[in-house]
Amino acid sequence: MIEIILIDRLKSAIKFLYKEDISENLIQIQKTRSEFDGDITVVVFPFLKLSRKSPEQTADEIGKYLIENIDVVESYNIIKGFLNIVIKQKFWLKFFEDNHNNESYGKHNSSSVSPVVIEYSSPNTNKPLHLGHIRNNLLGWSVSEIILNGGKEVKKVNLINDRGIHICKSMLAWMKWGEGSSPESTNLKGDKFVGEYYVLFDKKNKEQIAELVANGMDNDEAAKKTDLLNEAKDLLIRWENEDSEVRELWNKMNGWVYDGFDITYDRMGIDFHKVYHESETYILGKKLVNDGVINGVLFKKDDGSVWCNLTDEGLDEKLVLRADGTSVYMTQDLGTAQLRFDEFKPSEFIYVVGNEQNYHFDVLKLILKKLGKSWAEHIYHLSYGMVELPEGKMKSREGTVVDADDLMDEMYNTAKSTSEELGKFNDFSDQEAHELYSMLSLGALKYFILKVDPKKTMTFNPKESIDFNGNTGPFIQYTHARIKSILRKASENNIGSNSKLDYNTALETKETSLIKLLYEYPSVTIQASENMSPALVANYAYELAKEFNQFYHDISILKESDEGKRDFRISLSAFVARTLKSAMALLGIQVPERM
RNA sequence: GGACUCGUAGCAUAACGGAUAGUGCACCUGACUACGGAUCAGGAGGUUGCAGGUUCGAAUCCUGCCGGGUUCACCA
Repeated sequence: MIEIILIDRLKSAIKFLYKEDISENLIQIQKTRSEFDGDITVVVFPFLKLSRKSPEQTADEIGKYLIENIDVVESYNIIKGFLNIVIKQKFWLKFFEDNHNNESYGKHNSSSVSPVVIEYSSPNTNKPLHLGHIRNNLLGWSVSEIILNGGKEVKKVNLINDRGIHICKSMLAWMKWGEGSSPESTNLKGDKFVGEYYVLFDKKNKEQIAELVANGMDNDEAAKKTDLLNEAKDLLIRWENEDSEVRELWNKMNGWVYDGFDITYDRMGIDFHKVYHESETYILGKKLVNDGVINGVLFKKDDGSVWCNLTDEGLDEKLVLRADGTSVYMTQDLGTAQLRFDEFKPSEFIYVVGNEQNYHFDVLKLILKKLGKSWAEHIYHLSYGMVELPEGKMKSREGTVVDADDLMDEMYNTAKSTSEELGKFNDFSDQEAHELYSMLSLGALKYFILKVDPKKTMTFNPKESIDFNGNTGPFIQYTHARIKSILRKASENNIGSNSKLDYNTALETKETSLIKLLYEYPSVTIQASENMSPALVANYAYELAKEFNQFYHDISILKESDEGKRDFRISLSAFVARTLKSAMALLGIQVPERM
């Protein structure tokens, strides 16, 4: 790594020139911006206190030192306080020679002993998956791959919220009005089928509330006192008491939902090493809560509810167990965390959960610490922003929730019609065409979502998301297909294998900039891993594809008459294609051979 | 109201405290009788919400204000 050498030599330069030891954080190097001449730029302002000279003079002295002490430094120039260093072409060519055939370029060797456990998806079983879940799933999956690529062992886990009052509501509605129907009998996807009963409960419950209000009850009070809600609560108690009738129905309905979820996960390309169910973890949570009460960390109120006092931490009191003894969200999350620690002894626990739950995770960590769990500090909440529509937030009440399956269907149809309009592969079989359309539509969707910084609230514009031009997944997929087309032609004509590098031929500007971009790839993946940000990989892939398209446009590859140059360009193109494929794979996006 | 968070061209977005704030969409003008035009080149479009402060240097850090969002449930 040239950067490491440079930092080291900069230290000795300062020592030599100004007789001072300098701490590494004062050394600022960055990629030279494209409008200036050079490859790497050193910011010299931080050194002025030591040199007691002008920025230009300081930069000049350091530049001279670097030329003498680093053999790959070709020259330098100074603009204001910026020392722009030009690296010799032979350095780039050597890099190219060493790496262009490396199948695992950009992958980092495994180094960790204990795994990173990353939880994502975490659906409730009362509703089908929607756009918000899509961001969660894509992020969780991609971050897992990126961390894995960075050299750590990763365990992807899903925690299905399969118990609780909301499930009881769907169950109750089905018992009352389902008339024994099933996904099979209605020809509905299982999660959609169950979701309808949840909605039905809500509708009927609202009617009851209205009735109570009409009879003079206060609205808030009425919302808590409907017969339906009481019946649902009763079901929950029976469930926690393991009433066999209730459990049987619960199993049946959840089974339907899982069948539905599996179809959606499979289509999205999302998978897990392990799936937890809250129904299996909440009891451990209750046990932890009871231990906490015994230890005096938690306290019980007169009505039997259990609380954690966080006023010393500037927060409020937090309920951890209901008065009727049933558990809440926090209860089971305590249990799940413990279970995960026991099972994996993770170096990090990552929870991919929306930022609306920031408070929940602050509290979760605090309570675990109070309970004496030192590993609580390894919990990291990967808090991502909400997905909004151009009209604003998705509202189930207004029917603006974007369903995951519907969205994928819509994208698929767009990919299909766009491809058919362009009509470039009439020789594809139906199966091949189908695979291509899914690849392109998922590529568009995934890229659209992952290119945005996870922390930020994003706007999902359905119209723009299915645009295949510009900064999009299909643009990158197209670039890959284009390169593959060249490589096919090259191999048909038996050319390209003879890529002996001539170090004395000057490279074209576009060739050098491509090599430099390729050189950055490994550090981009590390940065993405540290920041848990697929967006960095997405933006890199776009830049690389764009750079290649410019190169492709400006310079002949197969038509180049100089065989050495021609073969070098073929190899360079192959290197780009492989890197694009690798970067896109980290995002869960496949790239086609033809499109 | 308290806590947290976000305001960058019409829209969507990028920028370890560094240079003239990048990019895409939309809009206008062009491109090799094509190694794949799902491409490429050019144009227009910005007081980075406002006002102070810290710094050699601020979209970025601090303070205040304005505006949006989330959260403060015996929901998850």
